[in-house]
Amino acid sequence: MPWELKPDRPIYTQLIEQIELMIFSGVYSLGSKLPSVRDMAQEAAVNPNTMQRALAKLEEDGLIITHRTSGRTITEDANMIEEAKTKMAERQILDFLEKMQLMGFKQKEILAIINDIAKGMKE
Amino acid sequence: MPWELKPDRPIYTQLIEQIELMIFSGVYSLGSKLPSVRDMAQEAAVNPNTMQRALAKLEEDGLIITHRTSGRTITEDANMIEEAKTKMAERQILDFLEKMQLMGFKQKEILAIINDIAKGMKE
DNA sequence: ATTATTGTATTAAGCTCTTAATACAATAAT
DNA sequence: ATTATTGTATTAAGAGCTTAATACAATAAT
Repeated sequence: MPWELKPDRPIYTQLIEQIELMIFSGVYSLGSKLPSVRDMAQEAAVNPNTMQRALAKLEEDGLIITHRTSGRTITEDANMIEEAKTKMAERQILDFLEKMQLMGFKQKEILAIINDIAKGMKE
Repeated sequence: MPWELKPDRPIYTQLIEQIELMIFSGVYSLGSKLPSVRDMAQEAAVNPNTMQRALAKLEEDGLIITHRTSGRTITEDANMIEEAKTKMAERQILDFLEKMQLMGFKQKEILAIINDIAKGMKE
């Protein structure tokens, strides 16, 4: 799963989201060191300024700690990560249900679709 | 459910999406007449050019028919609408599952979460 | 016939995002 | 000590989105 950047919304927000995903999934583990801004920018094929912007936001949120001259590390606060992960999952679920409802699916229909998904996943 | 426009991605794409939702849910029904571009723009608190851009895309996709001087109507092709609706639903489901997976949830965990959702909806 | 309404097109301005090209200070590495 | 690497800041340019202000032709409404 390399960096996947679409042109339909700001790149820096996509970077924030994808880095968060990598933190939640453990690609970047608790307390581990991140590559330098420049390296991460190059990997993502993005300008260093843009990557910097994303990282600054993540630091503001506390998921990342910046060490002025020795790079950045992921927070060691496991609870914070777990909370953020749960929050994102809840948001995903709510957004999905809301959109299905706005599309006109009735409660029962949504339920049936969910059951179909679960059925399909057991195989 | 009035127009809900966030600043985190282009307005015209959000307009497209929300008009599609209204078509799928029947707020704008089969063959019915749409308000004029200017009226819709005003309702959405958006520039007429921006609304025009969204409507042009919907026409390109076939969901809307334009009558040069008497406004626009929703297509009468029920199948087309149904297909587009199904396609959007599938996209929502796939995006949800993919993101949950990228967040690090295992197949079993996702399944458990889905069951929780279903459980919560039966009440 | 006249007027109003329709979609459409154009031009200019302002805004955000992104890139590129630098530069700096602090400190890690040598 | 010297060099390399770190995050950070700045400036300029270009691209896309949005708004505002018009204008036009076709036709519906009066």
